[in-house]
Amino acid sequence: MTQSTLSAGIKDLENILGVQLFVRTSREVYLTPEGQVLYEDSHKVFDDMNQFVQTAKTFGSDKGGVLRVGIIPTIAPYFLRPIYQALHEKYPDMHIHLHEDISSALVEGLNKKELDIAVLAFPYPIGAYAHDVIGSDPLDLIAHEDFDIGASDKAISLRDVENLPMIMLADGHCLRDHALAACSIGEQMVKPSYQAVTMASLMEMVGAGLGVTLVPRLMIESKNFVLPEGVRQYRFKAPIPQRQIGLIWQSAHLKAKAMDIKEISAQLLLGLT
Amino acid sequence: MTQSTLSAGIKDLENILGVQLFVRTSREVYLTPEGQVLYEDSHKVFDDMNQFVQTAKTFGSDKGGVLRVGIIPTIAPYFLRPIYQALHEKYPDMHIHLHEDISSALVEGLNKKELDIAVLAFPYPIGAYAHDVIGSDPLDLIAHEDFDIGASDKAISLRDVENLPMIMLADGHCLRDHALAACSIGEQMVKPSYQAVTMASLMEMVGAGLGVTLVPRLMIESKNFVLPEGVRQYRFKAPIPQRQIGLIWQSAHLKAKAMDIKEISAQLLLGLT
DNA sequence: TTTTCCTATCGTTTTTTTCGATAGATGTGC
DNA sequence: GCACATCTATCGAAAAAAACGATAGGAAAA
Repeated sequence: MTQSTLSAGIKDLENILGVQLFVRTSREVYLTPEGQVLYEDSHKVFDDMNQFVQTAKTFGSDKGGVLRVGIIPTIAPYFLRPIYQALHEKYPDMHIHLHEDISSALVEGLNKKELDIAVLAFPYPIGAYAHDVIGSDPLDLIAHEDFDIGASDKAISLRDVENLPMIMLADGHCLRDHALAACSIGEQMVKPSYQAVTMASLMEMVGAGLGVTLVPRLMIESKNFVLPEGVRQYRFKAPIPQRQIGLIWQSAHLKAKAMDIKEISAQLLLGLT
Repeated sequence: MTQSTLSAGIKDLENILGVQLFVRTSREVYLTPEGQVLYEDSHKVFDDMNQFVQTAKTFGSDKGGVLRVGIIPTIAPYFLRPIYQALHEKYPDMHIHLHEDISSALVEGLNKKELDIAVLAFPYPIGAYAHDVIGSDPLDLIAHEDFDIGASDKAISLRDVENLPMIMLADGHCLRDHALAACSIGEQMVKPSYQAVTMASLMEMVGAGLGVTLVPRLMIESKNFVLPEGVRQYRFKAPIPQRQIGLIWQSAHLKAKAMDIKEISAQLLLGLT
């Protein structure tokens, strides 16, 4: 770059910014106070840019990239870690983003190309997406002992719950639909006055004796789960109500990154007894 | 911008960054996972740039700008606020930067055009810079009562201190030179084993009875100052040892910003009784 | 099968950037 | 006081880069 180019460039910059950056005499040139402060400030912009390019390069490398995984709230707490670990182990250079939302939002996320993989419970209408079931999750009945259904260790039948007051997760949570479908009972049986948005509050309601509910065994057997005082768990005899846990995904991106989601789901299948 | 230009631009960007940003089919175009993350990341860079330009515009406005003021450590704690307030009141849109350092560093800062104004104590060799004295600061003797010089309210003469063990600030602090010059005593009288870098530790040494020292009255009369236990203050009778407090400045920048430093120093002169 | 709706490519035109030469201004040394 | 060194600013010419318009090609929709 020649002197004239540099000179004109600085002048242009000064005009654009509206500040004099340099003091020019015929003998010496130095930064104005404003110029000096702005010079130091400018490093921040350059640092950010370099950071940005650096990130891009990582993404562009052979194995690097971004994987956006969505999980529904009734699976996430109990299955998030094995999923993350399996993915991270197989693709250690991938940046894995996790999103928790209800099934409809996850499918919408896939449609809008904002998600690559969704972990949800079947049956669920997923359209044309590829999918893999990685295991079954039986639903058990949870009831306060006051309801006097019988001993905890005795399997019950679906007919036993027909007249019990059902509490459910709010509309939109697929567990609600699965429970309803499994019991062959209609919406009219559900107590509308009690609707939880999280499993934790659902459990509290059951603990308070407000009603009974169906919960995934995945949850009951998780390490952090404790059955509230006075609440009993009942397993069903065949036909056992259950939901299927599976993955659906956007094939285009995974193919581009040479990722084989089938391997991942096979591995998860083994992990889920 | 036409489609071909945009298309080529995106392709170039992808090659530069080494990442595929868009998935292109013959029917639709959407961001890859990496593209989406990078798109969000890019906002940070733009935000910083806008911030930068915004700052520049502020600096460029009529009254805006940057003023870098240096103050020596033996003045700063007692005079920083009135100086800042006087400047801020007169030039409210200015960004005032304060630096604390010894006289030599401040003059060097002016030479390197990294400072606009320096507040220091005279006499001091400042070369060709313009300067203004804004007041005198008498030096008083501080000594532990064990030294038995007399009552605190009785003025002493310079001869009384000739044989007392002097403690001083470390080399480089102008107060050291002023005290030495004022007492007409040489380096040999100063106890080399005790040299403080701050006035606070100097006071502690005097409080411990390790020696006596000369301190600026500015300091003694400051609100936050308390004389340590057992330490007495003595004023001198004429000729009173003292230092002059004044400003030196870079005229070029102040003229460019139409700042009149004389007005400031006149105002400060009134504030200093 | 035709139409529609995209992207990619290519040669041309337009705009921007860079260059080299030169003028002007100012302090330095003889 | 005069030539010289050392800096910036300016200008027209040359080079580089960007934008354009037209067109080809591919895949889903009609």
